[in-house]
Amino acid sequence: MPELPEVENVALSLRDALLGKRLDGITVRWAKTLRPSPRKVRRRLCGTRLEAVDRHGKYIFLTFRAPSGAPQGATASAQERPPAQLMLHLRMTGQIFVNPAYKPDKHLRLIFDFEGQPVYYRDLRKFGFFTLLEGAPGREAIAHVGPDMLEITAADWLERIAHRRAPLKSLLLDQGIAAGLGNIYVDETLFRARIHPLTPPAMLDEEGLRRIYRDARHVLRAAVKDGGTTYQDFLNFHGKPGNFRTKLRVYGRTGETCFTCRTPIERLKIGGRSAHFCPRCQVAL
DNA sequence: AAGATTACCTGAAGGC
DNA sequence: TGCCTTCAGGTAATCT
Repeated sequence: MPELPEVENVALSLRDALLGKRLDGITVRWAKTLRPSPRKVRRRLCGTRLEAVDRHGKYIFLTFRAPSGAPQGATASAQERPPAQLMLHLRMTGQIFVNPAYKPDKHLRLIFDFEGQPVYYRDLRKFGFFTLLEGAPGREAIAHVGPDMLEITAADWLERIAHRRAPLKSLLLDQGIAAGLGNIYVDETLFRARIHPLTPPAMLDEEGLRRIYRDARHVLRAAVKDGGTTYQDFLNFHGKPGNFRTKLRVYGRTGETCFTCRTPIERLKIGGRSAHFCPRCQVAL
């Protein structure tokens, strides 16, 4: 499940490999992957160049612009043409990569052609998608999504979360408060902060909340450095898994012993999501 | 108004 | 070549 660290690694690779390249074509195997429609996306973007790659939370924005200075007999209007963006969300099982060894299989949804370089989009469960945006709105296109968890200040984050009453497990997953954490890193954050996932913010003093803020950012940065977590599906841009899985302390370890105190890790359903935690280290308040 | 539930998907895992 | 149910999870839409 791609969360902030996995998406950040994908964004870095896209920037590295494709910036400045021209998009020549898109082969579509599952039409719903391109919104509003493959035809509109193709018409707007083919022939333009990738000008920028940005990430916000779990979203990636690819900015495309047509080469300027077309000799259309244009006089004073040698202006740059307006850009357009593709907004990508990988959801559960989306993968975008270049890999010469890849043999197209039944889960392949799109092939982008960047000046002869094929870039594959594969998505087993078909939840991921690309949305065409006119201009370069970036995060304005997702106004309901809060600030990125790695960019938000402690003060802003505290203001957004302190008054809420739901369990911290649910609030940390809420992208409207801050964007980037998903199920894996929420569980790892709460373990590090030694706080039970059912705890609501009101049960903590400001120092307790600040600890969660710090630990969330620590976990995210460490996972970015390690190339993200491959639990089931995630592969980076070059088709390789992430290395952070070996550092998970609670996620997916139900019944295994806590590395700190040897108590078996437990799992609880909170707000429809599985929460993994150590019942001894993470005290219920 | 915020919290809870469902739809979107497929494949793995478990029960019988 | 077993069939059926449940589960996994991010987000938008819908419901309470």
